[in-house]
Amino acid sequence: MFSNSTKYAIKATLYLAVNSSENEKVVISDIAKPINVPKAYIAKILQALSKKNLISSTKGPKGGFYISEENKQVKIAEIVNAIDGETRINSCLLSLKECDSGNPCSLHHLVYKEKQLIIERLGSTSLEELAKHIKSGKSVLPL
Amino acid sequence: MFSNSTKYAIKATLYLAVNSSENEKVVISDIAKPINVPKAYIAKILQALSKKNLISSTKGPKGGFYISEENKQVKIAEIVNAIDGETRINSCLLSLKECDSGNPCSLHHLVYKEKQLIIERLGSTSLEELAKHIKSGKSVLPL
DNA sequence: AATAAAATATGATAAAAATCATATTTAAGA
DNA sequence: TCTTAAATATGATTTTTATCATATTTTATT
Repeated sequence: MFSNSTKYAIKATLYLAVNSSENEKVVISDIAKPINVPKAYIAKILQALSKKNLISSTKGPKGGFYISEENKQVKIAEIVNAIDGETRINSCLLSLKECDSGNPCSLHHLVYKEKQLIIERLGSTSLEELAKHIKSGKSVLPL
Repeated sequence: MFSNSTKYAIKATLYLAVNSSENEKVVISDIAKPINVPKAYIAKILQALSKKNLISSTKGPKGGFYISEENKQVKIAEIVNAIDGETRINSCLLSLKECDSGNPCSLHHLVYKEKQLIIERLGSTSLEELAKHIKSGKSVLPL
């Protein structure tokens, strides 16, 4: 469903949502270790997210990555789309160019409702919500 | 969700479910063309499926691939597992080793019910059912 | 028996994704 | 202003997945 890179992006972003703020920036090495992703790799991903203003960063000493007040409203789907693009998650199970109720692939009726629901949820769930969820112990920050 | 190979496997198998039988065998070239997959590639996939008795084949002149009476009861999940293995589809969105209600990843609550439902359906839907669905015009054989 | 038409087995190549490495830029602090 | 700690930009390498090619085996037909 997601590429590896997107999984890492979500992990890192959630880590920041829980552990950073404008005056508690986090350095790459300190993100890479707890989420168990190679430093150079996660660096590249975070840079891409930062460029798209989904997360924030400042250079130089005392710099690092963080989730700003604005970033808190970023939705999981935005992270996904920033890394994987929009087609991957929306493409049909069998990769028909056009698969919809008018021209459904043979698996369409088995999955489309549920899949649509999942996509909508990813589109409406913010980093802030998930951070609260994690902080309250209802789910765990993933390794 | 599925690898390319698995998508092709499903397409080819459904093609056979609709267009073959013990005495209407289909040759590789005649499968590759309509489902739009390179001949040598689909050959390899069909051979793997045949080895696991999910589809049937005979060598030599008048030979080819086909869906036997037994094969009609094969479930989509069996095709998927034969090519992708079982872990891919069952692994959690963020690839935690253990992600369940006791130790849920941060996205677990957003997807697990629907995902489980989809997996169950893939496990209970047979080639025969889908072939009927296609023949009755309710869905299309995918390109 | 010989021929030819098919799958099968095996491995080679190409493309994409994942991973790693490093030189450059920026900004804080001495 | 110099040094240093950080992100940024760029590109190289490795691994995985997808794709292609071909020699071998089997079996129906002549």
